[in-house]
This record gives sequence, structure tokens and C-alpha cells, in this order.
Amino acid sequence: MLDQGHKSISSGQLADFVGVNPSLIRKDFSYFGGFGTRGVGYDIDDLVKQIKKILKINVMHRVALVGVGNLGSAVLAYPGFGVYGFEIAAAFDINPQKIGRRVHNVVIEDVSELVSLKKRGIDIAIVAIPRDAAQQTADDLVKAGVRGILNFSPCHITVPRKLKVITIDIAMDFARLPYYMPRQAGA
Amino acid sequence: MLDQGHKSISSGQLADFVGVNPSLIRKDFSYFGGFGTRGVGYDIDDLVKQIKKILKINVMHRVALVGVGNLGSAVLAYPGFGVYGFEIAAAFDINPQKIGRRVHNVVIEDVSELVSLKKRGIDIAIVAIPRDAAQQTADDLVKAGVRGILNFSPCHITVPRKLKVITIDIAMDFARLPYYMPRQAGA
DNA sequence: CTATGTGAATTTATTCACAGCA
DNA sequence: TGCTGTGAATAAATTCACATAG
Repeated sequence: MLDQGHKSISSGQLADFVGVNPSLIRKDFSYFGGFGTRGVGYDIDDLVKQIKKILKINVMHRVALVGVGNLGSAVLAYPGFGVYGFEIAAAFDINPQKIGRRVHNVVIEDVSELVSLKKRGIDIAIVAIPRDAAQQTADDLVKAGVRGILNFSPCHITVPRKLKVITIDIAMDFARLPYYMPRQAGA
Repeated sequence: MLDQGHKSISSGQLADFVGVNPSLIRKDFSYFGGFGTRGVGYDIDDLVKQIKKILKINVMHRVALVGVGNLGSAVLAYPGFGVYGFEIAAAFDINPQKIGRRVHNVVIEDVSELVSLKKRGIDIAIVAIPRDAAQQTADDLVKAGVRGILNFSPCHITVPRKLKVITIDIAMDFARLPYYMPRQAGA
């Protein structure tokens, strides 16, 4: 909207965009203090700031990637982490062949170096390794003092309550598709 | 549970596993007809079958992958699509260097071959290409007659109502993490 | 005038509590 | 006895409707 020269956006426009009722947008925002202007709408710049603050992504987060295989490389190459304030500050792998190589401005280190995460101000880790090694790596990350883990391995991992884990199983996202697909699509 | 020799599972066990109230499990299942046994629980084999039927993943789905870069390769290498009845039956790329190469038992074809999807019984596509090309490719897929798209590009794509699109923006999943992370985690 | 913010009304989701069946 | 299936009760989410502010 900013790119198109708009300064503000109304609850109705936001509602159309995400497909919900306008009053739900207003009600939700109001729980956090009401940052709109009556008769006008929400100042886009301010709205983005407010939402980032609510989601606690108003500060930079340094992130470690564990596992520089296909998926890990894809994550390193991903544009758009920056928008949400994430910086991949380190990458680790278990394969000696990969150690020392530079991928997207990050030098790959041996997983034994994970212990240094806290010292380096890294509090989030991305786990992109085979299922079998996921729990062990998660344990190591707990020891290393991270507070959040994004787990791409298709398995449940157990951590102390003081950590937050979000697991993304691509196959599960996939499995949601057929339910919503119509019987036939024309050409 | 099957691996551990269990034949059936109770609503309480399922509830513990996903962290909800047991009656919610029972109520939800009951909407689809109640397939448990009183005093015993749910037969695991049958439960899996029932859920697959509900989600319409009880039939094989042939899937096309568009974009064999890092992310696309990761998808091809992903174990566990099979569990949900998905088979990656074709892969496409725009890079002439990649055409003809075989990756994980799939030969990469030029994107111009997308038109043959319907004929080949492929009705789902995975879009794993740069943001700029996503909408154009989606349009091509609509023409090719797919009924569902799993979009990994970090952008909104517009399709006719007769198609279902699920967009997975890794960065957005990421953005959920800080909100739930505790202030401090010990070593 | 226009669009927010918000109590009240409504709808939807979850939990309770227990009858009923293996 | 043990656990499902389900009406009734409760809680939560969403929508309505309108006073209010720019």
C-alpha cells in the first residue's frame, strides 16, 4: 500500500485483504490500545510498528542455522527474513566437507561450535537436519542457551518449558490442500 | 503408537499428545460419525484411515514441482510426502542447464511442458520459485488445469475461486517465535 | 461525512457431566 | 469397569450497531 502512495488503510481494506469482517480487525487492534484515526483509518507506518512491537519483532534477532543441506541452503538464500528483523548470523553442519565453506556470507562451522551461541548473542536456531538427529541437536541447542527453535524436521521434539519450539512439517501443510480442492477445475 | 505394539488409543492419550481437552477430541471425531469403541478407545489403524478419508488424502495425488533451486531440491529430497499419499511425478525449471537432469528419480523438464499436466493426471503443484515469477507461473498452472497450489514464494498469488492455494512463508512462521519466547533461558 | 472504538448481541467453540455400551 | 458419544452448560470469538472523534 505504501508503494502505491497510500498513507493510511482502513479496517475494511485490511478485512478484504485477509478475508474477514472489518469489525474483527478493529476489535483485535483495540485490544492493544487503538492506534487508528476516526474518519481516516490506520497510519500504515505506525501500524507496522505497532504490530512488530506486539509480536516482539521490533528488535533484531540473531539466528543460527543448523544443517546446511538442501533445506538449510534454501533458508540461507531466502530473501525476506530481514523484513521481520532476523539475521542468520551463523551456520553449522556435521559434514567435514562443508566446514569452512562460505554460503551466502556465512561461514559454515562444525556443530561442536554450537556451545558458543550464547556468547555470540544468538538466541534463535533453525533446525534443518534429518529426523534422526533432531532431538539430539535440540538438546544441544538447549544447552547452548537458545530461547526459540524453528524445527523443520518432520518430528516432535521435546524441550524444557522455558524454550519455545515451532515445528514446520511441509508434508502436513501439503495434507491440508486436498480437503479444500474443488472436484474439477476447468482448463 | 503402532510401533510400540498398541492397537488402540484413547481420547485422553491423544489429548495429552496435542495438548487439548479429551472431550474436544471426542466431540471432533463424533462430528464425522464416531468411530471409537466404548471402554476401549479408537482403533489406530481405523482412525488413520478415517482421518485420511476426512482430509481427502485417502487417494494418491500426483504432484508437479515448479522450480528446482535450493528449496525445490529440498522438497524433492523430503521424506514423508508418501505417508500422506503424495508423489512428486514431475519437476520443472526455467534454467536450460538443469533441463534433462535427474534429481531424486525425477527428470527436470522445461516449464513450457507444464501444459501437459492435466494429461498426465497431475492436479497439484508446488511453486518454489522467486517471488517475481510466482504469479505468472500460477497463471500457467491454472491454464494447465491444476486444482491446488502450494506456494512457497513469499507473496500473495491470485487465482480463480475454483483453485485452492496455500501459501507458506517461512519468514512468517519465523515471526511467530519471538512472541512466545521467554525473556531468559538458562544454560 | 467517514471510519474508529466498543458495549451488547449473537454465534461458535470448548468443556462438563453423565448415560450407554463393550 | 473404562472410555465413548452427546445433550446441556459454559466460555470464547465474532459480529452488530452506534456513539464518538477527526
